[in-house]
Order: sequence, then C-alpha cells, then structure tokens
Amino acid sequence: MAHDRPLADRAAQPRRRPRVTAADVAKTAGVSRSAVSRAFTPGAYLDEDKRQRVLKTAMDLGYRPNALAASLQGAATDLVGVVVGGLSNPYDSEWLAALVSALNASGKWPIVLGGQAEGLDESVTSILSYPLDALIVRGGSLGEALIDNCTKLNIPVIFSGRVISHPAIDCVACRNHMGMVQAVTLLLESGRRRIGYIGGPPTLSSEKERLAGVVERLAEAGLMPAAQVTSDYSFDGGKSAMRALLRDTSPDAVVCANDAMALGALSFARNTCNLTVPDDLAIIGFDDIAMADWAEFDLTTVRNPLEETVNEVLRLLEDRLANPQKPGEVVMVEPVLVKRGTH
Amino acid sequence: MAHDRPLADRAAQPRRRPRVTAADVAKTAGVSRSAVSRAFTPGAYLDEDKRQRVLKTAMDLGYRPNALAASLQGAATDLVGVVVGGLSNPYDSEWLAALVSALNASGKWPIVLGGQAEGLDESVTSILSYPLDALIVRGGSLGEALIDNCTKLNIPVIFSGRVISHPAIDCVACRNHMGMVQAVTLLLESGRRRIGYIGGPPTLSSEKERLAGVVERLAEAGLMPAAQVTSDYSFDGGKSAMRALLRDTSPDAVVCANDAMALGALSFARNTCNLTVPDDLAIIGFDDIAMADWAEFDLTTVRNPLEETVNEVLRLLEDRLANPQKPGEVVMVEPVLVKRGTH
DNA sequence: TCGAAATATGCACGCGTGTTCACATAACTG
DNA sequence: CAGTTATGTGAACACGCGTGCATATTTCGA
Repeated sequence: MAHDRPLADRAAQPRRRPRVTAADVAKTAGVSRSAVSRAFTPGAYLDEDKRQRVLKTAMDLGYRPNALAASLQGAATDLVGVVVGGLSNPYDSEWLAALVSALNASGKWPIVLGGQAEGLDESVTSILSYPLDALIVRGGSLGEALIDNCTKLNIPVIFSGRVISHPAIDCVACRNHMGMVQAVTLLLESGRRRIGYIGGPPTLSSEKERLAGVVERLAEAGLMPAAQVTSDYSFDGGKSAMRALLRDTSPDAVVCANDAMALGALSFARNTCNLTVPDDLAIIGFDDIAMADWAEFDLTTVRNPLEETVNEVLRLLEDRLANPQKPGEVVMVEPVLVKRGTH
Repeated sequence: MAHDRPLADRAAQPRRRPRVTAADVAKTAGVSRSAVSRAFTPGAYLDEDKRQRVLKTAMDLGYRPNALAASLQGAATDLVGVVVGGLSNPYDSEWLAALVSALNASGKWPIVLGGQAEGLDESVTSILSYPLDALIVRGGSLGEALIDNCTKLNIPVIFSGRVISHPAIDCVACRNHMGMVQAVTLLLESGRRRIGYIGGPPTLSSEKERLAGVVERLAEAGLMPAAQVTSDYSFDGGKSAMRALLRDTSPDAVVCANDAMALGALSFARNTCNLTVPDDLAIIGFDDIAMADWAEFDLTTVRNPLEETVNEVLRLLEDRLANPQKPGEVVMVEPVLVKRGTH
C-alpha cells in the first residue's frame, strides 16, 4: 500500500506536477475563480467577452474541470463498474465489447474488472472505494456477498446473465432452460436418441438452468443423458470434454453449454476422431458467438441475444439512475434456435 | 449534459441517498472524525481499542473511505484510461483482456474506451476530465492531437503497438517490418513466387511497416507483390479481400496483415474456391491469436508477443509513475515466426 | 432624473478526505 | 516529586469545484 511509505520517501520521490486548476486559470486570465467555474457552466451569468477570455486562457493552459472534485458536490460521477469473469469464454468478450461501446455512447465510463478469477472479490472491494454510479456484473462471476456491500454504499447493482431474487436489484437474463429445451427438441425430432451433454462450471446458476433444460426435456421423451461431462466454457475445455465423453460412450448428439466448448468438441470429433458431423454426431452449442457462423464450423446453436441484453442493461441503468428507489426489475430475454449445419 | 437540467427538475428528481461518510461513522461510534480517518490509515496514532470500535462501526454502516475525495489531497487515483479502437480485431480483444487483468493485479483500475470508432476522440476528451494516473492507447486508434492535451494535464501517455517520436511518451511496439520479412522469406524458401498481400487500414503506422516489410523483402528477391488488397482487419474483411484478390490473379501465397483476415482468407479459399492450403496456396497471418492454433486453421503466422507487450506496458507505467520526469522510452518487441500448416 | 428591475461578479461555504498542529494525558526518568 | 518523553486526540486546514448569497454595476421604464 502507498500509505505504508514513510513520509520522507514520499517527499523524496519526484512529485508529478499537479493538474492545472481553476484558480490557475483565474489568476492568468485576471478574473475571479468563480468566473472560471461559471465559464464552464451552461446557463450561468457571465459576460460573454469574459467567458470567451476565460475559455481561451483555459485552452492555452490545458485546463479542464476536475470531474472528481465536481462530483464531491453530489453530481453523478458517470463512472460505472463492470465486472466480468475470466475472459476465456468468447461470449464474455463480445458482451464486454458491446457493453463498453454502449456505455461510452451514453456518456458513462466503465471501470473494468476481470480477466482472472483469482482476487476478483478483492478487486471489487477496492473499486467500491470509488463513488460509482452503478455496478454491472456479468453472470456468476461474483458471489452475492457484494450485494450487501453495494446496498450499504448505495451503489445500484445490475446483473447480466443471472437472476437474483432481491427486492432492489435489476437483472437481465436469458431463458436458459427454454433454450435448451429447443435444442434437445430439435435433436429428438431428427431422430437422435443417445444425447450427451457437456456442461460448464456447475456452480453457475445459468449452468444449472441449462443442464435442467436438457435433462427435463430428455425425461419428457423418456430418456436420460447418454453421457454428461463438466468443463470450463473454453475451446480447449470442450475438446477435453469431448475426448472424455467419446472414450466412455458413443452418443449420436452432444449438447454443449456454450459455443466455445461446442467448437472445441466439434473440432475434436472431426479432426481427431474422424467423425462426420452431423451424420455420425450432431453438436449444438449455446450463445451464437461470431465464430459459430464461420464456414469451418457452421454451428447449430441457441442464440443468447447479445444486443438485446446490452440494450436492456443500459435501459435498466438509466431507469435506476433516474429513480434510485424503484423496485428491482427482472428482464428475461428469449433465446432463439439457430439452425445451421451441425444438427 | 446534466448541467442543462434546470435546478427545479434536479430537486424534483429523487436524489440517491448519499454515501456513508466518515463523519457519520464518527457520530455513531462516538469519536471524532479524525479518529475515523486514522483508523483507516496504517501507521497513524490511535488507541487500539478505539480503532477496533471504529472499524466495527464502519463495517456495520458499510462505510469505506471515498477514494475520490482522498485523491484530492494529491494521492494517485489509481485510475488508468485505456483506449482501444473497434474491437473487431480479435487481437485487440486479447490485448484488452490481458491488459485489464494485469492492471487489476497491480491495483490499477482501467477506464475502458472503445468498441466503436465514431466519437472516440470525443470520449477521450470527456475522460480527461478525470484525474487519471495515465492513459494507455492501443495502436492507431487515436490521433496525435491528444498528446498535447495529455501533456498539459500532466497525464502520461503510453502507446502500445505504435511508435511515437515524442520526447516524453512511452511506447511498446512490435518490429512489424522484421516480422513480415521472416514471413516472406519462409514463402520464398519454399519456392513461392506469386505472393499476394492483404493489408489493413493504410493509415495505421503498423500497417505501413508491415506492407513495407513485404514489399522490400520481395524486391530483394527481384519480385513485386502479385496482388495487393486493402481491408479492415476483420474475418469477413479477409474473406472479401481474398475474393477480390483471386478474381484478378492466381497467387501461390498470400500474406495477411493480421490473423483475423488470414482466417477469413483461408476460409474463403478452402470453402468457396475449393483450393487446397497450402498445396495450391499458402497463407500466412500476423499476431498469432488463439484461434490460429485451432486444428481447423492451423495457421502459420508471425507472433506479435502479447504477454511480453502487456508486461512492458505495465513496466513502463510503473516506471513512469515512479519518475514522471524521466525521458520517454521506446520498447521494441521481437516477432516470432510460428510455422504451422498453411505455408 | 430617480427608482426598480436586470445583469454581472466576488466572497464564502460545503462536499469527504488525509494530515499538521497544538494540546492533553499517561508513562517513564532521575 | 518535578521534568522529560512517549502516546493519543480533536480542531483546523487544504484539496478543486459548484453554487447560494449579497453586493456592485448596468439597463430600462416612467
């Protein structure tokens, strides 16, 4: 911690030159500091000539109001925390890119936490020292413990990809169960009967829902999963899972909990096992990432609508900021079965 | 702008409950506000019992020091701006993920700008209102105009993927020219003579270097590019470029300015034109993104070392913060030819 | 010409911190 | 016990800013 550094050291260290301040501009332009502040405040009384002079001086000195100091007076900071787990899942990357872009477009500035799972809780704790306007959390990347923290700090939390039953929390999530029912139904209709499943980390609520969707739809048809393996949502994880799965059983279809694993499974089946997809084996994924549509893969999958999800997150954010006391809202997004060439 | 909102409206709008403050904790715990501050400051004189009492109260109330208010006293904010262009290039996504992860690990909090090109300059201007410790800029996503702005605001700038000749700016970049020389040399050695090139946006300095590497190495062998097309660093762009290229010429090898385009080109050549790679046509990319190693592609490429780049960015950042006045540093990263199955 | 309304401006305050400074108490020292 | 030193502590200040308030200047109507 910087605090531990003795004061003598801190003085010895070359201090960075301080930022240009409104007082500096005032002195240079020969006006009062209030005038400088007013020059940057639309609608404030200030002689037009003087305003121009102040703005000119500010431009020369490279001054601009310090948003943090301004926020001390109660204004919004426009800073939004964004927590995303390990970015090994391409869908998370796409989600992050879309969200960052959308936040920027509406004048919010995302402080991003993620990339590694370890130390994430700690990072979130640190970031709560900043007066964020809100915190946006991707899926199961975080425990529910932080909700209390945020509530006490009056920082609204918005979950994406996970439903939280809490009176004042907003969520956007996909109907995972329904999506998987559609996928399995498609397989059953084309005569598949030995259907395996490659799942993600079993602790995630979305994973539980997807698994349940598969199992229950199969049960409805009087079937059980032909095999079931757990992996980590990554391409390589999908490959390993497929290896394990094919070692013990010979399914005629495999449903994967996300596209990255589906692509890995597909790759392993084709290139290592010389299986023909979909003739020997059907594979269906979940998410519909950009790569699913590439000719090499042409993956049949369940679309987890990205644009709609991000739009809803932003709408919830704006609503929440406009009315901090409103009750929590749960938005469900409808999955769409995308039939391509692997079923 | 929020400023335009009349005061009456702002008052009518439901104010968010203010954050718990040190004064609140002091009152509740029955101590002075100074004591609260000291309780959170390692090495400050404070009775241990009292400190525990304060911390307990703070925990109950959900208090934690406001980092922004604290930064007013001259401390570092630990906020770092990160500017990345449109994230259509997967290498940019990988770069962002690695950088965010590394920054988090060293206690810096990245404010991310990117996703769309339009309005990026404007966004950067907005974000400079915050007292950032530094600004990290990816490649050619931004004009040099902002350097002046940042210099005046005393915000250090670090470029990644681009060399800037400025006395006080740090950069990390790959020897693009050398990388392309290696790629072309490999093709020449295996007997290729009709070598085409698919380039990225010609305004980028890295693009100019890569193109120059290709052209000059060919010239050295007494050759000229068999064809040359410009595209946008995306997978689909690579497909289109390959279509255009094959319409007019029949090269025996194509060098691509990045992997995403190379994969698109590879996909088009194989799936649409039924060409055999590498027998009919060799394809070499640049970057070595994760997908290049997938069995479907097995792309021969020039590695643009990601981990090393990010490590250097972080080192430059720490050095710069430790010594704001030190001269700018240019770090060159060595590309590595990765021979796989497409040459 | 005089009063009132409109416009322009400086002073002072508060936002939430960390830290200095002066002071009060406790613990030693001789 | 008197004198010095260690240990705690609260009041006060500064950080950079926006804004309420009171005051100074100008404009306007009668």
